[in-house]
Amino acid sequence: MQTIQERALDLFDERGFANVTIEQVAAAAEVSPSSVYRYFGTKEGLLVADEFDAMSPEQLRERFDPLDPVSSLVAAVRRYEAAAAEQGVETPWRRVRYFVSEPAVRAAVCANLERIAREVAPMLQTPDGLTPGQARVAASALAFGYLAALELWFEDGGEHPIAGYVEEGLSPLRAIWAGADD
Amino acid sequence: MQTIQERALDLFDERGFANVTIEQVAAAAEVSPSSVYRYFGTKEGLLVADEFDAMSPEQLRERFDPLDPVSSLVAAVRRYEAAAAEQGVETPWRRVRYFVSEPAVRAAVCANLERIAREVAPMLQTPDGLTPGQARVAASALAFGYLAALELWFEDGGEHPIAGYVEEGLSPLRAIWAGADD
DNA sequence: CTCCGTTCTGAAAGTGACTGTCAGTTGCAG
DNA sequence: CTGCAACTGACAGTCACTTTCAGAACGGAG
Repeated sequence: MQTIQERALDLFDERGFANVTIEQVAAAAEVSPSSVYRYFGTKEGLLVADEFDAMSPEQLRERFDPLDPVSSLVAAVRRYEAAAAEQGVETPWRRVRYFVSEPAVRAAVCANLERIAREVAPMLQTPDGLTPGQARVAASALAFGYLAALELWFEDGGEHPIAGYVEEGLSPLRAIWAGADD
Repeated sequence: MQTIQERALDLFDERGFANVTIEQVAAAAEVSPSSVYRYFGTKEGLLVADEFDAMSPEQLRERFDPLDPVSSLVAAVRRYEAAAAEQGVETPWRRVRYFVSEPAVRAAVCANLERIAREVAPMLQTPDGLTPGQARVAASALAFGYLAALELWFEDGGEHPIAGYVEEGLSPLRAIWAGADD
């Protein structure tokens, strides 16, 4: 529930992540603590529920070019950024603050990214291209490159578009796919 | 304490990670639960205390060639592997099993790797080479490439040397440093 | 409208990870 | 012996998280 997440962020911003209990979040959102756990699983989940989680594997596959995944990711970020700006939703980026400041949240984010990377890895495999192991490495690099970009964006004050940071940070990875066009 | 870790692994192997409490670990190692927390911080910490944590920044820096970090990492793994084999210590690799099977442990490992990646990133920066953001991406790729290699090694039965998996998985990353010799 | 199946939700109790504090112990320098 | 420092154990408290169960809401079949 979007509402729960927003209420939770209000409380976190006000009192700090550690000083807010799930009960308080539940009370603020007018649901039971049970429901919070049902929807988000963990306290960190309130902040980690990810934009990519919503995407189905099919959506991912059709938007992902195995021969130029860097551009695919940049494009996806641009699309998401534009959609969020259009709706005037700022929640996706409000969470980034806690990625940096709360170790527990960071850990959850990392675990989530790594999971996504494992999902994406098979899409990077090509018959005469990357092996499964190499695809995993490449997928991890993409996922954590995105995280690094988010943090740089945040530390810069959050004024410039995120896609630029992604583009810049990931550009060296293009070398991986530059040579072997299979 | 090495002893605590080994006793903990004994219990985990016997009853499963989730079915062992810190109290039981403490009792088996003949220390107090307080001490377990003092040394390892969390339950997952019993398994995540890392080979790289022991290295000081200076050690890292002197072993790390900014122009060929992939080879540096492979070499480090080989060294560590040889040292462990020589002493007949198997604990470092016993833990890998839980990296795969226990989500909470995996999350802790990911967070730890990401932290190490941020420590290593500055060493990858060169005057006219990678930017800070790019260095972070590269460091993440190295760290998680190591994790991927560990898992492939584990899934293969743990018979072949790990360094081989690292070498194979990370080889595409060499392209990043191949072009621009600065 | 009634009955019945499924799905969603709240209540409540229990477990155990983790924190903080404090007191006792050991080792060491003076 | 005395004071100081570092380490350790005991204890109590908090709260994240799980599990279970009972009721509410919805929808369809009769």
